[in-house]
Amino acid sequence: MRTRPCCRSVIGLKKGPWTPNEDKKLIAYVTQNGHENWHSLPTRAGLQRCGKSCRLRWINYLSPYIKRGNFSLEEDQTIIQVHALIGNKWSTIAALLPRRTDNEIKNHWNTNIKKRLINMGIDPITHKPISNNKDKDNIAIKHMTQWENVRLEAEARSSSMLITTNNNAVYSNMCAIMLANEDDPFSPTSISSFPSWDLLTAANDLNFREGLLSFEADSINNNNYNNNMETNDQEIRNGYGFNLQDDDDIMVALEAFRDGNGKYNLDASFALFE
DNA sequence: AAACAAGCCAACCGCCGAAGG
DNA sequence: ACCTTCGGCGGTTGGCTTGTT
Repeated sequence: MRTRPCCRSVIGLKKGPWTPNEDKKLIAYVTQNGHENWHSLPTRAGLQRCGKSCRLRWINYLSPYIKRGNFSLEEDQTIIQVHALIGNKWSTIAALLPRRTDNEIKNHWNTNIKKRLINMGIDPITHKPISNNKDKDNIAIKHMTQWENVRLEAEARSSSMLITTNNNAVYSNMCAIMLANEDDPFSPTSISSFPSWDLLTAANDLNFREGLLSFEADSINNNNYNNNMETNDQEIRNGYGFNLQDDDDIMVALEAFRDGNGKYNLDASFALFE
């Protein structure tokens, strides 16, 4: 298949860092008109850029939806644990971290987390021990064994589901299993180390993306981004708009089966898939 | 203070799959 | 069935910043 010409082959298109003036133009255009067609957007917005460049700039930097700044400990744990399951699927990982972009997570992994894992004697690709230190090995092996056991159980449960078995389904099951087995609080597979992000908010974000443009435009115009987030969170809590159509929704559903003590009712949650 | 190294991250590149003609 | 267009993804680069000698 022939690929379309990349930006550099189109004479007159600008490359490199965006200027404040370009940002202003892009924000103004997207706010007013949305971004249904990135290809034609630069011309209409008066930008000497290719559509891809505009899209990247908006998604990774200009959108008011994204969260910037340091990653929290919980976010780091989420990245590490999900990466152990699915590898460099940055967009999938980003979907589990509300308001973080895949590019940001990828950068954070490459510049920060990867080095930390290596320093801990863990191979960042295989997530297995690389150190000769016996104690470190034993701890890491123990954790890997715990993970493997959880994974196998999750896969076994997934295989009995009507839905297609894939990484997200397995991961959803792992959530439930680990949250139900609070055995070792110092283990990376225990509830205390497992990501405690607000799953409702995560799903809120996923659902949000479809109606994002109007939301963003409203936020920019009214300078009430936080108010909108709160409003939407409340709507989600009130139970609007969920049906079990994809694996992300399943994760949300699992959250709904947390009992009064904060533990999961596995029988009820897995009944969802039967 | 200058030179160099390392860290960081925005942005680019090439590829892929979906959709539509 | 084939081709083109487009959005999206992951890998990589290059330039700016910060730290070290």
